[in-house]
Amino acid sequence: MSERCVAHLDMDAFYVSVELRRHPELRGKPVVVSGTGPRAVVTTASYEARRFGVGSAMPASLARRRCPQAIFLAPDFPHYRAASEEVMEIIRRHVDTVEVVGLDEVYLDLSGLPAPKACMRRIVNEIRTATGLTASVGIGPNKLVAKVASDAEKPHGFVVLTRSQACERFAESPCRLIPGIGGKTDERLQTLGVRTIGQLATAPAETLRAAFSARTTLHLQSLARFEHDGAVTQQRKVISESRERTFDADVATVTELELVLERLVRELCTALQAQGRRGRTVGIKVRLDDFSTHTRARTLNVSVNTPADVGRVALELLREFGPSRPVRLLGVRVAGLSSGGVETEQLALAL
DNA sequence: TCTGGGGTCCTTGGGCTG
DNA sequence: TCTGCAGCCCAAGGACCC
Repeated sequence: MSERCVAHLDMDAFYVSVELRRHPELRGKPVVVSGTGPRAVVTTASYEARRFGVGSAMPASLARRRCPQAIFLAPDFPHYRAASEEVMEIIRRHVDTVEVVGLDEVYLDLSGLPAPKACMRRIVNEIRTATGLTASVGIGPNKLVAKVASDAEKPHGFVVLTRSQACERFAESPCRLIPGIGGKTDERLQTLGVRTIGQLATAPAETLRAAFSARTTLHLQSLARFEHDGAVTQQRKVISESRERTFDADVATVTELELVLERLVRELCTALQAQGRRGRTVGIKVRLDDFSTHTRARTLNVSVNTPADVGRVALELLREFGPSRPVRLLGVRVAGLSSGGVETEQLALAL
């Protein structure tokens, strides 16, 4: 193992596991946490439900068809946040440098610790004993290796790899396994005949240049070689905050859209004011019934956070855009945030 | 199958400025 | 005064993540 030592700890099916703590009678059954509306998607599925082909981000309607016997629960984020805090508290007792990524995963900088593996074993055991929740752990020389390793043997995984071991172990795995390579990039790689991480790592750069810029080519190949020098950072600066709503049925009337926008603006501004934040850029997001997404934004000379200021700009942007088709989703965003002394400590805490 | 909500980051292209 | 250029900011769209 090289000097740097990074761990990634990922809670197993976190939201479902938290639900099972208070509904023990559901243990062993297919359980799905998802929204309730006609356009809801699956947030988390238990491993029993996953056997039926139910997975995260899948439309809930499809999940019901694939697994009609599953028990569907509405998400309770305040409860998950509280559970997350229990876990984070335990982790922080053992390690100083902790980067929180969402409610259910963290990176830990273990460099310099005399026995990093033993430390992670202790953390996982303590989490299980104190909360009844299980986690998977990956340990490696950088965040990328640690992340992929923690996913490799879920649930209850504990995988330790050097960079070269990671290259070897995942050489035959699809490129999608690497965080940062999503569906679109994978598709483009496949058109070039690049299907596995090993192929991506060793492909001639000219081959990739047919579909990617020089910079992206370099980036993708360094990912495939598990090279990554990003630090484990405790402070994540918040850049923007937004509120958006997908309608159960598409909305075509201007007055209704403006009413919804007003409501979203009020929600957003209440949150911004509570955090003592203001932003210079006000934007709207409109998704039409054909699923095309459009954004419009305006940067002001001053930072704003009142419903009057944000609402005025957002309304102007919406009127100037003038949706040409029924609207599926409407959102408002304030970016270029400055905080009057209130810097958010962790992204997860602001969720 | 028909696609949430809340974010970040990257790319591209245009306008402004020195 | 005009042109070319670099650097910066901004807007918009898209990919990706949890």
